[in-house]
Amino acid sequence: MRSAERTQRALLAAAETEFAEKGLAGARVDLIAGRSGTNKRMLYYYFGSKEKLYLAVLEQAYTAMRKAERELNLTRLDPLEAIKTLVEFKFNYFLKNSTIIPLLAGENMLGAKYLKRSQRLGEMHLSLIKVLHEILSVGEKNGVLKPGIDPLHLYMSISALSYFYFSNSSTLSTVFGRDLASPAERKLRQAHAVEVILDSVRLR
Amino acid sequence: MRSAERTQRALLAAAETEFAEKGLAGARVDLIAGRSGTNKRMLYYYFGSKEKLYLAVLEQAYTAMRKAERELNLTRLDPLEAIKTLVEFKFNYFLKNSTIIPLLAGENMLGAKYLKRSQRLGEMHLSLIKVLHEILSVGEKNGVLKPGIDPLHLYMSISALSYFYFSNSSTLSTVFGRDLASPAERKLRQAHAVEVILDSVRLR
Amino acid sequence: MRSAERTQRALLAAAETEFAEKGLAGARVDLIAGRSGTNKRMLYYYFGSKEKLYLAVLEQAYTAMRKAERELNLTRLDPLEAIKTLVEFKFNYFLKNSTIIPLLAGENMLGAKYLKRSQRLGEMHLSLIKVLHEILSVGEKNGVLKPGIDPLHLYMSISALSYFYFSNSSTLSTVFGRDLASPAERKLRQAHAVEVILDSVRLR
Amino acid sequence: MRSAERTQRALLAAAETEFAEKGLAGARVDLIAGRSGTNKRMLYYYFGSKEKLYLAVLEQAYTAMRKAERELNLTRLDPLEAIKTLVEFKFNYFLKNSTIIPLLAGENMLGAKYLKRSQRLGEMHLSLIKVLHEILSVGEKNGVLKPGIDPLHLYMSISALSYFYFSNSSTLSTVFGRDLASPAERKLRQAHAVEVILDSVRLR
DNA sequence: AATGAATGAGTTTTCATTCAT
DNA sequence: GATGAATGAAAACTCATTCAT
Repeated sequence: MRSAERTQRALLAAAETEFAEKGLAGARVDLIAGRSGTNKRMLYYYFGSKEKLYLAVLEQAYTAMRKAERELNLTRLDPLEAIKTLVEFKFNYFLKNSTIIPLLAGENMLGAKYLKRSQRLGEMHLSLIKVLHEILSVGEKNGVLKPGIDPLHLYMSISALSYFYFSNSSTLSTVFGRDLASPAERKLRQAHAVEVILDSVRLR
Repeated sequence: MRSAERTQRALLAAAETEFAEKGLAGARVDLIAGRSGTNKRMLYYYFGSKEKLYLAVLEQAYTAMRKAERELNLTRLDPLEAIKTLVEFKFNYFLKNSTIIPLLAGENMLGAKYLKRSQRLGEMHLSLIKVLHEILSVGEKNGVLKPGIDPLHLYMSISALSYFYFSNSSTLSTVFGRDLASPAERKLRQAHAVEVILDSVRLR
Repeated sequence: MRSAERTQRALLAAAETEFAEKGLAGARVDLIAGRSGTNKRMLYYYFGSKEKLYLAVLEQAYTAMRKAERELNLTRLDPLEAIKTLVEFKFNYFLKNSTIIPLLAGENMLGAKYLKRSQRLGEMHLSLIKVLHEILSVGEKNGVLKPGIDPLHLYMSISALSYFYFSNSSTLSTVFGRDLASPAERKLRQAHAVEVILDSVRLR
Repeated sequence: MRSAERTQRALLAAAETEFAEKGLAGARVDLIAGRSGTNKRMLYYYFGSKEKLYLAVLEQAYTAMRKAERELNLTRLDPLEAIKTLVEFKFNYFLKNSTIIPLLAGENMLGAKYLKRSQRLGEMHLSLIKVLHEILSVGEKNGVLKPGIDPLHLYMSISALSYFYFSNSSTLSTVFGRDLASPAERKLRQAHAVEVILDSVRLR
C-alpha cells in the first residue's frame, strides 16, 4: 500500500530509536531507512536531510511529552496532590518513553542548536508554567505550601530527580556496582523523588 | 625529557574539549590533533585509537572529580554542614568543570560501554558512599537527620539537582524563553538545591 | 483535444530553458517537470527519457533557426547586401534566441553525440550552402566579390563573429573587467562583425 | 614515492581532461581519481570539493594560455606581422590544447560563475590589451593599419574565428556532412582566419 | 619523536525512472 | 491523461587509521 503518512511515520519512528541510541552524529541513515521498512530515498523525499529528520524527531518527542503533561489536568487537584501527581508522572513518563532522555541529552550536548531552529515550541511550555503557578498560588493561600516558590525552579527540580536517575543510570550502576535499573530500585527512587519534592514545598 | 608527557597532556586536553562538545561519534581525530598542537601520529602513538583516547579522557575526568570530592574531608564537619557542603561543591564543580557533564551525558547515551571497560574506578566510589554513610549515621544518632536515608539515593538526589540544571540548560532556556545560565539564575539555582536537599534530610 | 499538444509544448519549453542553463548533465528532470506546469509522468509519457527530450529540444532549436534563415530569401538581394543581411541576422538571432548558443555549446561539448542520431537535419543545411554558393557566384561574376570563396567557410566566419561574442560574453566580461553585454557594446560588436566580413569578401 | 606536488598535478591533469569532456556537472570525481593514479580521498584532501577542483583547473588553463600569449613578444614584430602571428598562435593554441575550448564553453554556460570567484586573473589580461593597443598605435602611425581599431574587439574577432571552428566543429561537421576536422580543412581554416583578420585591419 | 601524505571503507545525498491510484 | 509516492543505482564526500620520510 502507498501512504505518505504511513511512510513518514515509519521513518520517524525508526529515526527516533536510532537517534536516541546513537545521537545525531552516530546515527546512520541507512539503518534508519532499513528499520523503517521503506528506503533511504523516502527519507530524503520527506525530510530533506538527516538533520531535518532529527529536528522532526525532536519536535515530535517534545510535543508528545507536553501533550501528556497537559492531559494531567493538574488544576483539578488540590495543590499537594497535584505536585505529587506531576512528580510521579515525570518518573513514569521517562520510564515508559525511554527515547526522550537520550534525545534531550543529545540535543543539550549540541547546545540546543536544532531546537532553536524550531518554531511553535514556546507557547506549549509557557502554559505549563502557568498551570504550576496557579497550583502554587492556591497552595500558598491555603497555607499548605511555602510562599515564594518559583514555578520554573520547581519544575526543574521535579524533572531533575527523575531525569538524572534515568539519564545516568548506566554510569552510576557501573561505578557504584549496584544495578540501579531493577524494579525494586526503581520503586525506591520514585518514592524518594516524591518525598524530596513534597518536603521541599510543604509549609512546616 | 618531558616532551612525551607534555604531548600526551596536550592531546588529552584537546580530546576532552572535543569529546565534550561533540561526543564520541561527532568528535574528529583531525581536530583533536590540530587543537593539541601536536599531530595525528602522536595521538595514535600514545593512545592507539580514538576510542582508547576517549576512555582515557573519561577516566581522567572521573578521577579528577572523585579526587576533589575526597579532598572535601566531609567527615570533619557536622552532618548538616557536611551535606550542605557537598551540595554546594557539586554545583560549583559542574560550573567550573564544564566538560564533565557532556562527557557523562555522552557516555550514558552509550550505555556506559567504555566506562565498563575501565578498571580502578570501583573503589574510589565506594569510599565516597562510606563517607556519606558515616555522616548519615552520626546525624541520625544526634537526632538532626531523618533515619533510614540511603546514602546512594541521597548522593543521586544531590547530583541530580545540580547536574540537570547544567546538563539541560540549553533546551530549558530555549523552550522557556528564559536565560537560565545567567549569574543571577545560577545563584538562585544553587540556593534552591541546597534548600531542597536539606529539607529532605532534616528531621522535623 | 489539444491538451496533449499543449502539454508537450510546455515540456519542451521548460526543457529548452533548463538544458540551456545547465546542459544535459546538469539539467534536472524534476525542475523541467515543475517549470512546465505538468508533471514528470507526462515527460516520460511523451518523450521517453531525459535524453530523448534533450534531442527533441535540440532538433526544435535547429529547425527554428534554419527556418528563419530560409525566410531571409537572400537570393532576392544583391550579393553584398545579402551577405550583410546574413551577418546582421545571425547577430540578431543569437541576441533574441538566447537559448540557442548554450544548447549548441553543450551539444558540441558532447561531440554532437545526440545530433548525430537525428535524421532530417542534413538537407535543410545543404540548401543553405546552395543559397550562399549562388550569391557568391553572382558576386564573382559581377566583379564585386573575391573569387574562390568557400561558402561553408564564409558561413563559419559569419557565425563565428557573432557566436563567440554571445557564447563567451561571461568570461570575457569577467577577465577584461568590461561589461560586454551592454547595448552600446552590442551595437559596436554588430557593426564590427559586418565590417570584418564585408572587408573579407569585397574585391578591392 | 610521496610527493604532494606530484599528486596535485596528477589530479589537476586528470580533472582537466574529465571536465573538458563532460563539463562540471557531467564530470565524475571517481573517474578523475581513477585517471589520476591516486584516489578520491586525495582529491578532497588537496582541493576540498569537486567545485574547487574545477576552479583550480580553470585557473590553470587560463594562466597557461595567457603565459603563452605573453611569450609571443608581439611588440618586437612589425604591426601586420604581429597580428598575423597572433591569429596563427590562437589557432594553433586551440589545436594543441584541446581542453581549453570545452573548459571555456562549459564555464560560459555557467555564466562564468566560478571564474568570478577567482582572484588574480584581471591584470594578466589587461596587459594583453595594452600590447595590442601599442601594436595598433604603431601601425596607425606608420599608415599600415586602419585608425580607431578597438583592441578588445580585434582580440575578440581573432579569437572568434579560431574558437568557433574548434568549438563547433562537431555539430558543423554533422549538419553539413563534411569532416571539418581533417588536416586539409584545418589548413584552409587557418589561412582563412588570417586573411579575414588582415583584410579587416589593413589600411587600403 | 615528529609530520605531511596516503588510503579503503563507509556515509550522506542525489537522480532518473517507474509504480499505484 | 494526470499525480504523488516509491526505488535502486550511483554520486559526492568523510573518516579513522597507516605509511614514508
